[in-house]
Amino acid sequence: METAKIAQILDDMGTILEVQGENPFRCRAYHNAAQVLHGLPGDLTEMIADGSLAEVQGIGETLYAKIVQLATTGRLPAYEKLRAQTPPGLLALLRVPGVGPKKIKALHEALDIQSLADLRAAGESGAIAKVKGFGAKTEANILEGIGFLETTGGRILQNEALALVAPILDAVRNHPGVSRAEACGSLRRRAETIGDLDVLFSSKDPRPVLDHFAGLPQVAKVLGHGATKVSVLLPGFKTDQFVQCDLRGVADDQFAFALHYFTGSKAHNIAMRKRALARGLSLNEYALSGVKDPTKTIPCRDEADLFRALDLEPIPPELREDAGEFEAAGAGALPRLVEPGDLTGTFHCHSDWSDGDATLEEMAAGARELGMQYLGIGDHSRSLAMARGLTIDRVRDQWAKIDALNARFGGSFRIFKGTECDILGDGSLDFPDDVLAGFDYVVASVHSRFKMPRDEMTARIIRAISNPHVTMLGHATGRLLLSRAPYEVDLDAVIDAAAEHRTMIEINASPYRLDLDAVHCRRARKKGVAIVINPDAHSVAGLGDLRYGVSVARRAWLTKDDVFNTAPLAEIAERLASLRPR
DNA sequence: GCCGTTTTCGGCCCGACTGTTTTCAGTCG
Repeated sequence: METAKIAQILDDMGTILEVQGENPFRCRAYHNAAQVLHGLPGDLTEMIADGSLAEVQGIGETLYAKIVQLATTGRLPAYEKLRAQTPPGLLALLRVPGVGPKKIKALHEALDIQSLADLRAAGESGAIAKVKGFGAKTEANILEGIGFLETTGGRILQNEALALVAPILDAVRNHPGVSRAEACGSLRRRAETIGDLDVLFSSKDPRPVLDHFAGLPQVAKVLGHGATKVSVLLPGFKTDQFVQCDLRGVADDQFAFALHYFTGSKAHNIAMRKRALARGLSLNEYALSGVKDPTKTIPCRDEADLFRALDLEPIPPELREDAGEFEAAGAGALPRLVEPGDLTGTFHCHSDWSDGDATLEEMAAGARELGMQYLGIGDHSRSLAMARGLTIDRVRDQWAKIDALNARFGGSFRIFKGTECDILGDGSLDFPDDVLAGFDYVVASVHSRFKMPRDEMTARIIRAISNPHVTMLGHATGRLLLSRAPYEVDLDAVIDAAAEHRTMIEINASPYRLDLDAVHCRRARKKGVAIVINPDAHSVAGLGDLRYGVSVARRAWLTKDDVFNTAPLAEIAERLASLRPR
């Protein structure tokens, strides 16, 4: 069984135990173990085999046995027993804002609530307000929470979150009472999708800033308004969708602590606090102070000061998952993560020769504008008629056009001749080898038959990337974040094959894809696979999506040297040529 | 259920906000 699936099961077990009223620390142990599995440095099966799993912090004897049982047999009687004791719809209730395990337990016992539908019906009939410990307000909030869940679907994409938060941040920073302000939370960590927006500011007097924020024209509803925090709903990008935005104010000498705290992740924060405690210090969102003598405080102007106070190198937000960053930062061994400015060019861009909006000239000009030294054009191949895939004749016409443009650039910039070549159903490619040989590079991607069984899809992709003409694999899982699930594929087998055949794997930087994800990207690097960051741009503006791909790379601990398209033009040309079959 | 440089028992991250209470429990991050 896959690691992520096992983690999910442990997480569910922790939740069911909570609903059953178990010892909260026992519940937490399950949740914690799930978190630990997500951040595991290596392959679970290998770690069981070589015994290193038993050494992992947070996995004791009991949970170790359960994990091994799940990994080897795919089943766990203890889990099945818990599931049998719990109505299947009950866990879904947790996703309702304001409803947690205790309320679920109380409602289940008092009203036999078993599902979201039950909960809604009970709320609409007024039954919830009559339960001890509940009231009219709670009932209304629960009904509203159910509505929220249905309209938001929970999360938004990174580009949407950035667009929503930018004007808020401007408004807060422009307020005369504000010293510093930052967006934090999962957005600052550059998570794949964002649940809500967190904005932090420092001020001598937060009140007027909070009031100003609550009164901004885009605010659809004020959810809560305290002395240091205001929560509001902002209209999202989809019809009837709303996104929660929290604004918090602190004193300026608290800013570094609050910024770190509200950036998270939760697991990282817990580890950070434990680290502080181990040094006789107590860390919260306002200060770092002595446990025995709370009046003894260690001032920190910024996050770097705070990390140094705990004997750590400053940890970039993208690494804050308690997945090895403390060990590395404590040893002074954090990698220098790749940065947007390291990229020298990119591949997998479309032009109006297939389904792009811009001409070759416009795309090249856009790339030069961004400081790039080269641009790879990889229009679609002939099978993808829907996207005006190029026939072999049109490919040759495009090559001639690119040659002419390159002659005009006179060596100061270069367009590489590429293709995003379809991987056909049987794993063969959409162009014959003699045509593929004429390209500077080939991106191979799946665009059809997404519903294939897992082993067939895996074999299909492996066959494609084993073709010596293929330079890199495009969007490895085909997923569209929040809208289309990835196709079933054994990514570890694909990564192994890529390593064997020296095929690169792209990080598709489109905020709708982010495919390969950071977890597998980190694994691919460990296997020696070169990573290339591609925007899958269909317009000049689409080139800007590279920033999202860089974030994925950073979350995967990649340095400049791990990313192919950070080398200067001459070296890129040389390396691409060396990868072509002789 | 996990864990140990005062511990193999007795702790386990912690503060803000809300709603229900009349001093606190639940939820959230």
